[in-house]
Amino acid sequence: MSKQPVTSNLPLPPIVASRMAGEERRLQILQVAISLFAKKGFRGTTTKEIAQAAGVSEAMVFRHFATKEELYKAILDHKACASGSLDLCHAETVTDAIARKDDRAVFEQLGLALLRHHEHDTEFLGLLMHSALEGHELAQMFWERNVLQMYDFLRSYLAERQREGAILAVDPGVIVRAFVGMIIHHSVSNSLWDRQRRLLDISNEVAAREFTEILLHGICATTAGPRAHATATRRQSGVQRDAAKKKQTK
Amino acid sequence: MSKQPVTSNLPLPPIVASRMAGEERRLQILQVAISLFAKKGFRGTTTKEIAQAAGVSEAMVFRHFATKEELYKAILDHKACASGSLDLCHAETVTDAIARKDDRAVFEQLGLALLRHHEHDTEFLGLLMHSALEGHELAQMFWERNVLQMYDFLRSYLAERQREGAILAVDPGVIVRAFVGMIIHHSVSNSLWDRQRRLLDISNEVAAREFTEILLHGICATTAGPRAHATATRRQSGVQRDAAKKKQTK
DNA sequence: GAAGATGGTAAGTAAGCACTTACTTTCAAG
DNA sequence: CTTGAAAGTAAGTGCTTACTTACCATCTTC
Repeated sequence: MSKQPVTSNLPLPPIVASRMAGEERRLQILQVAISLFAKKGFRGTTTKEIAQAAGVSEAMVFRHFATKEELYKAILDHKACASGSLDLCHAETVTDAIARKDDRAVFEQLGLALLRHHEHDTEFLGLLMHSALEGHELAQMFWERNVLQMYDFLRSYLAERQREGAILAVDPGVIVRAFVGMIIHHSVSNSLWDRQRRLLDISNEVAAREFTEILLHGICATTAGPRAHATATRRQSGVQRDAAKKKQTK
Repeated sequence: MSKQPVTSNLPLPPIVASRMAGEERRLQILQVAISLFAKKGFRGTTTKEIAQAAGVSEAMVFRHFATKEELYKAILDHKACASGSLDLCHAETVTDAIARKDDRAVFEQLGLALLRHHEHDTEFLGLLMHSALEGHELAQMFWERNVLQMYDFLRSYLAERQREGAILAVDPGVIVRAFVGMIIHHSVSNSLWDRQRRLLDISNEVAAREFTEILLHGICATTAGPRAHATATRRQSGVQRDAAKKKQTK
């Protein structure tokens, strides 16, 4: 779509719906396949569908990708290497928060980044879950590359903060699982189970903030009374489905 | 073409796998199909496989269930109506805790019941996720019948406790999502992503207790100091990588 | 001990699948 | 213009799939 011819400097005529350069077509087929696999899974998608969606014959698909499996693997590379492997832990806002030892910001920014990533790339979530269920290697790969890494990262941060006495001596693994659970479940709920937000309709910003708040201080009023933290913003936001005007953190 | 006259005094090998009563076979096929669908999904499982696993011919499968779809629907009824629809909210321990307004017990017991249910019926989790991804109606049905119900139930309990001032004025929907998220994500992690418990290896009891603790009081030490609640039991239980020598409770 | 219902099978069939083959069209460079 | 390589296709091929047909075997019952 956006790619210009690499081999020459022709002022390319507008798309005539036909003949594309090799690389371009390859990418287009890949894109189309990603969205189909994400929607219907690997087994649920036929090569014929892919070809049709790309506007070419099936043979064209097999010219670019020897087998369906190989097409799948190309998707892995495309997703996992290029965009998918989000370097959350190294996002500026997060590293910043870590340097400042601002626990609230660490979790809120990390949660927000995750939520935004999931919302923006719903396809990836679908792909991932299908892969996990079908026992494909993408699942394993993603787990090793991203999840494990993030767990280790967060765990060691938490351990440090525990040594400093800032955080209770709970198993850091449990804390990570709890927080990641809130976030992931929220994303999966929104994109898979409850697309119409019947159960809960809040913005990513509110979600990240509230989950962080719960993680850090819980919901019990009896422990320390109505705390006067940054908790000021907390309120019964319930089912209101529009009022979530938010600031950009960037 | 013709078989042996079966006049019967042959030392016939005791082929035990033989003739079952109709209902019995039906149930057996259903059981076998459940486990296969859970492992490989609806599309990923062939009727031939089901027949083989049940030790009968394919035709037998189609005698009991007119189509593959119908077999699937029979599974829904079997699971959703009979065992699946766990009446968590009405489990004795939970109703008990509610009557006593013991928030800790409410969440801990509910979480524990969920975790145990998932662990005991892993197949159901797999079935559910496959259904959700394949857009099957089981997903919708389950959502309406169980999840929505549980959300409403918990939400109203929380709202009451908020009116009584026992719980902070956070949107109850957010609280429910946070807690359910921890639990579900833990179950899904254990049964789908990390079967070897590389990331976190804790018992259901510990998980329910710790998640509840986090939900109620958070992990921050600064709010109220090292609280002397029932928090006494909290400790570094987790993924001790090489030794449990790092015991620094402040 | 025949009748009839019921449990069970072998051997199909048509449609759908991943993948091929043999061929045509386009187009830029020599 | 020629050429030849790359973009593209129509029409297969053989295998798998959900589902059928036509037939056997074994029990029960009077």
